[in-house]
Amino acid sequence: MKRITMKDIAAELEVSVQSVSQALNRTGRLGSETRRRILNAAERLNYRPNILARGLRNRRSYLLGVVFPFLNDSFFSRILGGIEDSSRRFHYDILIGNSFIDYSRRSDLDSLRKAEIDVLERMTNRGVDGIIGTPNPRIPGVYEKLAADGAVFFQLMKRIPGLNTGFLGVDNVEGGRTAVNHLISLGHERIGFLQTEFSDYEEIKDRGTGYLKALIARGIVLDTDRFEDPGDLSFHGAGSSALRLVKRNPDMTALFAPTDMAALGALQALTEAGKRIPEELSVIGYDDLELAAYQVIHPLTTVAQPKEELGRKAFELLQEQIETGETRNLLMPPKLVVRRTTAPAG
Amino acid sequence: MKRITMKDIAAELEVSVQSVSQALNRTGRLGSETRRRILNAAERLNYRPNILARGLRNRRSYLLGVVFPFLNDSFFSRILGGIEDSSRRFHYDILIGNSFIDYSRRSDLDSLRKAEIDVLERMTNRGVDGIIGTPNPRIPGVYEKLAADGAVFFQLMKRIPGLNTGFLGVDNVEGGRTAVNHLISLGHERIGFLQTEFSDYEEIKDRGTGYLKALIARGIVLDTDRFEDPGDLSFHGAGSSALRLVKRNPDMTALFAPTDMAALGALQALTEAGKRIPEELSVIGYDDLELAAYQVIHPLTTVAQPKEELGRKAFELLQEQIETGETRNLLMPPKLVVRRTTAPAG
DNA sequence: CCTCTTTGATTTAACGTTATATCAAAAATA
DNA sequence: TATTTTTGATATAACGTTAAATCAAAGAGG
Repeated sequence: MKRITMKDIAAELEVSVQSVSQALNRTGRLGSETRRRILNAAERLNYRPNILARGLRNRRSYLLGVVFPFLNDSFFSRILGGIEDSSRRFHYDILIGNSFIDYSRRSDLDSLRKAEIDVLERMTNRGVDGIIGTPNPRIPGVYEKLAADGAVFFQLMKRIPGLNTGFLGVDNVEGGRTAVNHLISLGHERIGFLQTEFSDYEEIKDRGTGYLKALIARGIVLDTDRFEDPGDLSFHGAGSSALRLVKRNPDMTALFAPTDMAALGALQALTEAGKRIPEELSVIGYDDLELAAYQVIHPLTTVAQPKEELGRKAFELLQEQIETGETRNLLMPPKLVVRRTTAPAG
Repeated sequence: MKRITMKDIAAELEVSVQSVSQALNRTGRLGSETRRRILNAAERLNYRPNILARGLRNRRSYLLGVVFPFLNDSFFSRILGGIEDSSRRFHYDILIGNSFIDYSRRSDLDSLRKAEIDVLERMTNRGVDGIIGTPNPRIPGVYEKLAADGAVFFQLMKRIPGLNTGFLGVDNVEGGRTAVNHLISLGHERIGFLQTEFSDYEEIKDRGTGYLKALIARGIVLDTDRFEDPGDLSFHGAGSSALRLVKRNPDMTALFAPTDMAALGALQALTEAGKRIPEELSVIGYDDLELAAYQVIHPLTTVAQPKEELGRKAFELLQEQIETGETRNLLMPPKLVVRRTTAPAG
């Protein structure tokens, strides 16, 4: 049950621990015969290196921290998948963390700040070599001290103004331009835009800039103030915004919604109001969520599995198992969610 | 830049390292004045414990491994969110890993096995206290040796027959029954079921069992062979299956699709074929994917952000930063995805 | 045959922590 | 006052690994 260490191999073969290390890492000079014997024994005894010890000694952990606002979001989880894909090849492992940033709501900044600092500290305490994170621009002073804790930081998607670390994002101005150019190339000129009401939602602002630039570049004259509607961009909020916009601009032939969720909300509200899409009004979104790809005629009646709850419970059971050695088997009940694809038999 | 250790604090105050440890952990006996001074100095010097070292010494890492088939799937990422939620409270950190199990396809078992063993080994090598995983029943012998590597294993959602560790799942028989009972309570009797063609897709089989049990319990006589269609349950596969099913059973009034993706595919194909949902045919799914909740009139034209690519690139840039200290800022171009919500201006 | 180099292996020390044992001084007891 | 107990603090060792220094023996060169 006890894990085999280099010491065990050394004892077994009556060589020094250092020789074992050298054989396993092909460093130093070691006779090929000795090396062979050690490698054999390691295999036979099922030796596994202790990366904690190695990291302690080498001051290099091959551990990466990844901090995202949400862990239960398919957008970030796909990015995470990409990170994992690359990092595995270089033998890095990934520590994940959740910073709970809710961009859309004005939540309690101070507790968010605490949570964010907490995640980062836990990671640096584990000696991560670096951290990839999507920081919250509303909470300053969190990442500045990271370097002092000895970790390299990298900003993904969002950046804190003036924070001089690496950064990777998507060109939102270009994205806005791309969307609107597509509409223009289809012959549209009176194009609406769903603006955000939150002042620090940089991405959306940028997409709006792209919208304006595309119009200007094609020489389209438009009272853009009239064709923009600042709303909250949630599914329902965007629906209301879209409705207001068509009412104010009966001549509008296309709409740019700067997120897919907003586009979907608009689509739904508009259709309900009798607009034929895309014949009467073209709509373009942004993000390419999984949602966007499918045609979902109606909200689906379905049986729900309690996903977050499953995660929480699994942790509890595992912890119990670690502490007491007791194993338990449990089944959770699924739950019916009635929406709009089921009706009484006719 | 260098991290402060207990040694530094000890030197600063001219006390022993052990005293520092005792003060910080409130173990042993230490004068309250000395303790106070140490705590102060720790605060002032921004001391952070090295969890690697602590883990090495204590043989307890407070690290958890989580291994899922996919990392880019919103289903598992929500479970992950739940695990994180609980584990944070108990000061556990989470190491994530991807086992790349593709249930629907007959992929190369041997390389899958290698990948799966690799993830698990990397985790045990890091000294995780336990691992939560969704194992692949098609690949035996992977988890059996885990205990030998010194880790506690816990099975989530899927279980390997005969592997005696803890397990948490959802009751799929009950779920199938719930779905079908809902249909029956709406007055439906001739209910179809989209069966899987893969023999080891246990969940689906169980949901099918629930379907049968619900029928029997209500005394409904049905030629279930005629009302089942074994297909691949992908969006398109399910569409074809559903079509075959209605053709074979013109009197069918309801359909149970054992996954939401299948339900959506069926919905789309059925609507396209002129069926009115839910008036002529009720459809119920399973999973409650985010997709299921919204009404998406048409596949949405949108601007895509290259999510996986962003993750991969972010890793590369961070790695470069770790190795060379060079920071780079990069913007990736978004990409237009034309689907069905945009049309030429009329 | 005596240095000089090369080869193969070992010893030492360190990474940062903490449990255990130890020790000196102070306080309590006889 | 002599002895025991308590208190406060330190020294030692260990967790598993590896870089650097060391050492002995074998080969090479004169």
